[in-house]
Amino acid sequence: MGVTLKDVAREAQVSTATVSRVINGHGNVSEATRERILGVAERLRYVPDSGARSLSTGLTHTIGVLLPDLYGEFFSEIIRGIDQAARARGLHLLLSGVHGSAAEAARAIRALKGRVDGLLIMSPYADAAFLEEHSAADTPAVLMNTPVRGYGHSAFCIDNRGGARVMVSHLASVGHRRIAFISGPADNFDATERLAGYREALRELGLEAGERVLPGDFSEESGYRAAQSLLTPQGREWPDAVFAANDMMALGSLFAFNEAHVGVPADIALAGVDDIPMARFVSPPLTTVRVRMAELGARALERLASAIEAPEAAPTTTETVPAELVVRASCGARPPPAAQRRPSGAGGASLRRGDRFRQGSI
Amino acid sequence: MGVTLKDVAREAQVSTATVSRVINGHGNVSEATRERILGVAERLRYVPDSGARSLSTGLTHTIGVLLPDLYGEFFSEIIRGIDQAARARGLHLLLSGVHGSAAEAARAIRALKGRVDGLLIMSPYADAAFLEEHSAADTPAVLMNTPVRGYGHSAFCIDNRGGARVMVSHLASVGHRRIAFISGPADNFDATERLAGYREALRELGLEAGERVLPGDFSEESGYRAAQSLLTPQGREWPDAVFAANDMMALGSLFAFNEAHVGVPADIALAGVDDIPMARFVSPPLTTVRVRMAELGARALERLASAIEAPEAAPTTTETVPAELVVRASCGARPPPAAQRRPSGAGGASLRRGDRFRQGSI
DNA sequence: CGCTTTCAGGCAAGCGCTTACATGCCAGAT
DNA sequence: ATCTGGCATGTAAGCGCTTGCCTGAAAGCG
Repeated sequence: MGVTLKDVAREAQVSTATVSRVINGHGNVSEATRERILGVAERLRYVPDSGARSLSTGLTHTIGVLLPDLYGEFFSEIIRGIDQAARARGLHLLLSGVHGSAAEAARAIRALKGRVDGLLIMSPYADAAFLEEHSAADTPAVLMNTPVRGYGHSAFCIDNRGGARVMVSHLASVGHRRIAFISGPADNFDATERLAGYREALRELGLEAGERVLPGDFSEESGYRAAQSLLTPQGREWPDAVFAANDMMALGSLFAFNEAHVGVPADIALAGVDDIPMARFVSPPLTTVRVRMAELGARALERLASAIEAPEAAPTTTETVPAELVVRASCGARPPPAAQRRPSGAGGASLRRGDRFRQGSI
Repeated sequence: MGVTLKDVAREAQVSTATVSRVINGHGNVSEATRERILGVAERLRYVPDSGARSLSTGLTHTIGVLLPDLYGEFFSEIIRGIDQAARARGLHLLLSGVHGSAAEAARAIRALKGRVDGLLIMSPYADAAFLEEHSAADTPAVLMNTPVRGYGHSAFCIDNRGGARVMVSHLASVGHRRIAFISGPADNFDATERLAGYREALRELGLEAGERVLPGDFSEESGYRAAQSLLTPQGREWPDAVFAANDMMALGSLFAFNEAHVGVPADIALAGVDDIPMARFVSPPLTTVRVRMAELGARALERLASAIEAPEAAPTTTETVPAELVVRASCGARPPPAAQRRPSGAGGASLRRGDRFRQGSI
């Protein structure tokens, strides 16, 4: 294990305690010995073993992050937000993708014992009982986007319901009455919340008559099929607008409409949720709901950090990260001044000033 | 720190050694005591402290991953590949985004001492001297996409040069003679390699006459400007094709061309590098070069894992992850049968069977 | 000039776990 | 009956670091 504290101590003719004090900047060491020790440490290329340090201090300065998947913009944004906040606080991140069963999640949590000061969990399996069971009581944890409320843990959720409601209101405000919805997987929390928001909004606006829910599973293909099913009207009329539970399905629908030469938004309006990068690039650009995932990650990390610092003082609330309506051309609203459609087919997006530029990542 | 080995030992009336043996499945324990201990451990909800275990075994089963950034598809793919391979081997990932200076990178590496069994490094600062200096000699490391060769460390690189050459050859084979290039940042390794590949290919094909390099910085905006600069011909003619060092710039160019009513590929062909998800969705779909970043991450992890298991036996080579040409419509090649352009403007992409469906991530 | 402070620094007890070695016991061999 | 293994356990020494407590000496004080 390379050079240890003891080596430095021997070489500098002092006790390990003194070296430790110097390394950690504790007082009570004369300037002379301090410099001698620093000199020796440098010469020997001493690097403290943080593992050992953790054992004796009980602090790892590391946060365990459990995510259900590591794929795509969604998670990469969360991780980015978490990393940013962690870096600001000098914390490390122990990343764990938990794809499988609850058992795998449990194993992952156990494996983290003694390695992390706290847990950031986003997992379909992380319900209250699960946490109670597997997360050591003394390990603070913050949940992200979970159906669970409270139970001694803070949670941060996307405002799926609110986002869906805002979108429905917007569509209605533009004059659409019959608004169909393409739903996500029934067992997905985000999906069901969005559906609930859609229904609530219809109710409030008195548009229940136009309610129509098409099955989907968040995939582009399911959106494509849903749109196709709309267009084969078996005695039913087209809705005025289609609101997909995510952008990928909205894109699928868009292609189906295009294939069928159904004009968007002229013949039918379209909207999605997520504001994936592509939403700006298709034609017409997709009206959608944006959620700042990075912010969610960052806020969750912040909260966890304070829970670690002051276990009792930290609130254990469930907070919601707001969703913002992003109006583009697909919904048929008078396009905001800076975002007209482009003449050509490549997508009306291009260099609108309103949208931040995206950097190429490589 | 919750329940410890000692607690279990006391409760089960045995020594800690015996408990340890049972927990780790070592032999030499009678069935009776084994079950008694397991029972007690369960009842007490004992979870071993992996930190402590690491101290005494010298093994952390954790890999430190240093990335220059955590933003976007590029890194998320690498992380996904690494995670997948790590999971298969039961390894954990300690993630560290190193944005800043070499000093920050050095600090990150030191902070990982005693927490990781090996390092996966992707950093502009990771040259040989740097590693020599900061990475403990006894910590295996594998480099990703770095200019450094050898020096006792394995490295995995994207075949940027080869990818660029293949693209240029392809463009030439379709009949384009004057092929312009939009370059990336001059201090970026990927960018300079791609530029080099472009030049090499021109040379080999005897097309040096058409060489033309426009400045870019990987951003969409810079691609847009580069294309504009082409279209204001100050005595110069348009090239037959524009090859951008990444897809984002190619998209920027595409928008510029569209705005100027310059047909792609009719008036000018276009190609990029990266195969970002959007490349399939624009119109015309973008011909590009695909690099399997996840594969790069996975292979790097694999290599590191074997270097950890058998420090001496593992080879320390520099390998290259191949880049594949992805021909779509923007380059003017006869579109492959399954990928015709769609009639409408939403993008010829939609549901081509050749391209895998992308899942909505949320 | 004794006595209390103050301060640099050492001692040693952990942190929770692993493991080489020692121990004691019993079965089977002689 | 004695010896020899083999087996189930225990003992204790770490792993590398931190830290409460103690010591000795120098400094301050009346």
